Amino acid sequence: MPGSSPRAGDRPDDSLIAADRTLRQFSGYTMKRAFHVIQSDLNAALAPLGLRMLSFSALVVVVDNPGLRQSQLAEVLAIERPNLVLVIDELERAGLICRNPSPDDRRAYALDPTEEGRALCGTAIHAVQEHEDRVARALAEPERQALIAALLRIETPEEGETSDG
Amino acid sequence: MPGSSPRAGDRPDDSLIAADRTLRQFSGYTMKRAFHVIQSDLNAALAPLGLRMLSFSALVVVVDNPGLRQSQLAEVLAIERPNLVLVIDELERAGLICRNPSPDDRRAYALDPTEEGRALCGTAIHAVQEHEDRVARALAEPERQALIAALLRIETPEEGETSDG
DNA sequence: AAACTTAGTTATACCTTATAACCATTATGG
DNA sequence: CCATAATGGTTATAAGGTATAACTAAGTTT
Repeated sequence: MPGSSPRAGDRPDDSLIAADRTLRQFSGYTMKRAFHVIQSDLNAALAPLGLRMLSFSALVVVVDNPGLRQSQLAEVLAIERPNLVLVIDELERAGLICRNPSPDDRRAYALDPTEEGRALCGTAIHAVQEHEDRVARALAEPERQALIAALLRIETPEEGETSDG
Repeated sequence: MPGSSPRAGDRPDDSLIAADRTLRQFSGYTMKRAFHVIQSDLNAALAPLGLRMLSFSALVVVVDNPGLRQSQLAEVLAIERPNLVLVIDELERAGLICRNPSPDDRRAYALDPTEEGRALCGTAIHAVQEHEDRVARALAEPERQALIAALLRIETPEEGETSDG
C-alpha cells in the first residue's frame, strides 16, 4: 500500500509520493497528466504568436490544404463544426487565413492562408518543433516514435495489431 | 504534400485522410487525439457508476490513503485546491467519502472513504480495468508498458534518461 | 415542386483548469 | 505574547474545450 502508517494526514508529505500508485497502472490517468504538461508547454510556446494549440492546428492544415472547406477541416481535426467557427473567426481576424467563396457551392467557404498566415505558420512550426525537442530530450528517439505510433493505434484501433490476447 | 491537386475543396474527401500529416509528427497533437478517445471511453465506462475520470481518481486516492487532507489530495492529483472542492462535495453527497475533522489541525479535513465508497471504488476499478483492456487490445503488452513509461517521463523529465542528443 | 440533405452559424450547456480573494486557524519571530 | 505571515478550505470568476439542438441558405433527390 502507498504508506505504512494508517492515516495519510499524519504522515509527512514524502510518504504521499506514490499515493496514486493504483491509478498509475491505467494509461488514461498517466496520459492525462502527461498531456496536461505538454499542452501547457505548447500553449506557452504558441502564445507569443497569438496562437493556441487548436488555432495552430487549424492554421497548419489550411496552409497544407488550401481551399478546403470548414466542414472538411473540422473532420480532419476531429472537432465538431460549431466549435470550429470561432477558431476560423480568430484566424481570419488575425489576417492569417480568409474565407473565400467556394466556386462549386455558394454555401461553402474555401479556406485559404494569407501570405502572413503562411509566414506565421512557418514560425509557429519552428516553435512547436522546439517544444517537441524538449519531449525528445526526455525520450530516446525510437522511444518517441514508438510513443506516437502507440498513440495513433489507440486513437484508431486496427485489427490484427493486437498482442497476445 | 497532402493531396496532388491544388485546391483541397475540390478533391474527394478521401484525399484528405493525411491532411494533418504535418501535425502528426508532433506528439502533442497525436496525444491530444488519443487522449480524447480514451477519456470519452473512460467517462462512458464510469458514468453508470455516477463517476467521472476526476471523481474516480479522487476516490481511489482517498481509499488508498485514508485520512489525507484535501490539499494533499490536490497535490497528489496535480490539480488546484479550489478545483477539488466541488469534486469532494460530489463524492460526499454521493455518500462515498466523508470530511472528518482532522485531529491535528482544526482547519483541515481528514478524508475517509465510507463502506459504500470502498465498494464502489472496487467496482469502478474493474470498469476502468476493462477499459484498459481495450487499450491493451490495440497494443502489445510491452508496448503498453512502454507507453506508460514514456508518458511518465514526459510528465517528469529525469536527467540522464535522454537519447542521443 | 416538395422533401431531404448539407454548409455554416448561433445559442447553449457542461467540464476542466486557473487565479484572486476571503475566513479561520496555525506557525513564526520580534 | 502579540503582530505578522503562512496554510487549509472555500467562494467567485474567467477562460478554454467539447457537445448538442436548432436555424438559414443553398444544394440534392424524387
